[in-house]
Amino acid sequence: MLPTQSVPHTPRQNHLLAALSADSFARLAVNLELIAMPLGAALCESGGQLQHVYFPTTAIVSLHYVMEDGASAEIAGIGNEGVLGVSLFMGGNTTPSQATVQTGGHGYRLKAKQLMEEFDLAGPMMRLMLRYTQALMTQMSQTAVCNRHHSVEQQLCRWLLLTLDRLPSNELTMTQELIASMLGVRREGITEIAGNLQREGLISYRRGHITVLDRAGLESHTCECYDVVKKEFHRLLKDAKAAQGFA
Amino acid sequence: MLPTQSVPHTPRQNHLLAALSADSFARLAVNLELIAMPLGAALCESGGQLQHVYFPTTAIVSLHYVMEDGASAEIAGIGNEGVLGVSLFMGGNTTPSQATVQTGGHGYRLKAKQLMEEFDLAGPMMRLMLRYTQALMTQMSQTAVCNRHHSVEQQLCRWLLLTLDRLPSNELTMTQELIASMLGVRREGITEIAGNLQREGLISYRRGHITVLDRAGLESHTCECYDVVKKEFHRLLKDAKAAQGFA
DNA sequence: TCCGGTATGTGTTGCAGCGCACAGAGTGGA
DNA sequence: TCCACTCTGTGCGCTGCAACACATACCGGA
Repeated sequence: MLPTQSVPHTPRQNHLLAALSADSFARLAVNLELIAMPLGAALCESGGQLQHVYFPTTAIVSLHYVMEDGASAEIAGIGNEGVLGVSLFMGGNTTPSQATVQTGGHGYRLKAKQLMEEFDLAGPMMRLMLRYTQALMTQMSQTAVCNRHHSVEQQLCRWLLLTLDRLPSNELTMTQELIASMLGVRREGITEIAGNLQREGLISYRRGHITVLDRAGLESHTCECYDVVKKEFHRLLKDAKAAQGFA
Repeated sequence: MLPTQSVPHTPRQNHLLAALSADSFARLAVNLELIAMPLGAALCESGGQLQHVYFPTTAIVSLHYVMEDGASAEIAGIGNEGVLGVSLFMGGNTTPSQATVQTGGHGYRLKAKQLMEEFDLAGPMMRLMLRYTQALMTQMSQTAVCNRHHSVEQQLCRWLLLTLDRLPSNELTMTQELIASMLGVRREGITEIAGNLQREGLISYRRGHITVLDRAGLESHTCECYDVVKKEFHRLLKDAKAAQGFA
């Protein structure tokens, strides 16, 4: 599915692809395939084998684990800062977690084989992917800690902020039900907390749409986890170009 | 600190080192340094830079995150199946989490520079390390999910089993206080649950020592998380030799 | 414009786990 | 041998969140 002319797409909208040097990017670019990533699409079932790695541009993918009883929790999110499918180059091919599209949009994909060819050169693409993977691990760790120690309100704010960071606007299309399943909590809990946040003027929402009005306000309601993840992503990927010998 | 004669040490006690082919291992072996890893030793502060990667043989290292208010939680454990310091070859050099010795023992360490030399060959050592890192990520994910959805009893059993898998005997030297801080829960909660488990004949303990009497019983008290992690480690590392071209 | 399905709001009840306080019991060192 | 310290056991009230049960409001399509 191709984008409309009115919305120009370029692989460089993905920060990882944007961080590649001209020649590294050129090698990959011819193999990048623009694809639509509609809300709810299951990119990878638990234990399923990916055929591609996905570089979201406007879409957001959620990595989550579904338990035997059907309950689930998001482990990490992947937006235009990242890539889905690290298990391919990590050598495991599959993971026990699932990947579904949490916010519809577009992205580029690359055949696993083509990635590995670049990878086997042990070149800049590899170093970049590994750095990103470490950032992803930080996100997972922090999710674990946050689940243990912080209130649902703090976690909701963290999640909103992390999601917002991956979006161009301050509105996200998302039902409370869906958010609840991401955080692995009850929908009613989200309703109550979202109501409070709205009353405080931090957000406004209507049936499936949430608009963040006061970003700083949300940050004051969240826990340190948001900041830890954000800073770590920045630290690991800010000088991605430098890491490739640009500096 | 060198081991006593009565307890022979060999790098091959660490499963990752054991999985290396003879020539890969030979290249590394001369640089491996046997070290004592006493209980409580801080191998890496938050944000601190490791100078070595550590391959535990009899020791167990705990990766945990300490929050601003002092509360903490274990994110993952590292025993003779793994290696501490993946951030070095992942390219990030540091992580926000800390590493301390949870069970005293020994291990081998390798200077970061020497590892990277091997690594830059993009050889079997690299592939093995990446596979292990993926297994570590599974452990982190599952910790997050478990923290969200499962009871302290289930988590305690999971933790006991995962720790036991890294030990030669069925006894672990560990106070309830320490276990509580690992799981990020109250000490009293551990006391109560441990009491129940003892009454049921699954474990027995005395001041700082826990002996597992009925492994299968513990497994029936734990959640699916233990199995997921165990199976994933097995899947990723069982054919470590095959992955290097042995097969 | 209406209608049906879905999203949201609200209350009630129950419980797991927390925070606090303190009592006993083991253990290692002097 | 005794002492001091740490580890373990127990009770209490409190709170955040779950489970369940509805009521209501919204929205998009026929």
